[in-house]
Amino acid sequence: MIKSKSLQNAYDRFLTTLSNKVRLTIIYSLKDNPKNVTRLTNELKIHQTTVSHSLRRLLDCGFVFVEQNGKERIYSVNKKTIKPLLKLMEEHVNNYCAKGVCK
Amino acid sequence: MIKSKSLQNAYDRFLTTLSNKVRLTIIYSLKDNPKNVTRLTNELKIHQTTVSHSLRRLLDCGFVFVEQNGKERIYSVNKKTIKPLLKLMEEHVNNYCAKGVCK
DNA sequence: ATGTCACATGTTAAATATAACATATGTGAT
DNA sequence: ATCACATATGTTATATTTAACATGTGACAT
Repeated sequence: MIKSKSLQNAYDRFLTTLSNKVRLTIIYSLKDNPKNVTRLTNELKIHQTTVSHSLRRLLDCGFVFVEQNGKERIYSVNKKTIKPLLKLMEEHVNNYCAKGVCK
Repeated sequence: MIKSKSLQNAYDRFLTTLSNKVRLTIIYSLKDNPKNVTRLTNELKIHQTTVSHSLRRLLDCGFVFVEQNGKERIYSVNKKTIKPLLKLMEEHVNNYCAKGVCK
């Protein structure tokens, strides 16, 4: 059982934040290369405001970090969590979702 | 970058399936003890139909397994994925979501 | 001080997910 | 073959999430 209501909320937020294509795409894009918002926007062809909203949420949840550099803000992923998480997810999908989609 | 559209869909489904309080609660409940539907229903005070729908989805995604036992169906978690996933999530929340909730 | 580039925030219509209700199906006992 | 128990499925009103648009703010150069 989950211990407390607030922990349950935290877990739910953790997972809900990741369960979105835009946010997950951003995470993958930042996985190995920190980038600023404009570069993310251009590379992913996603509206800048959507990118910023997404980064805000990822930041709030501790999935990414940010560093100011002049006018730019360089975002990077929290590798400690993200790397093993993506690995685990990829392995699971490989093992249990044969054709890439589990119904 | 994520390689293909179908893989992206699989990852999204993986995460979306977990990002729900009812389904996560069921996973925690089954984590160490396989149970049938009625027991889950009684212990968690969740409607039987909701439990069944949730289990169906978890099953489709490979998060739980099922075994028939007379009239009952015993559900168990896929420990290979679930154990390390929960551990990772709990550690992250401990480290980055101080008060249990990340905004 | 003003312009411009980089980024953030407020708001909201539309899309999607949730979880309840109604109902159906399967399994074993009599 | 009928009954009761266990579980599954179809449907849908409601709640939540998404992602676009409009707009605001901060940093640096001139």
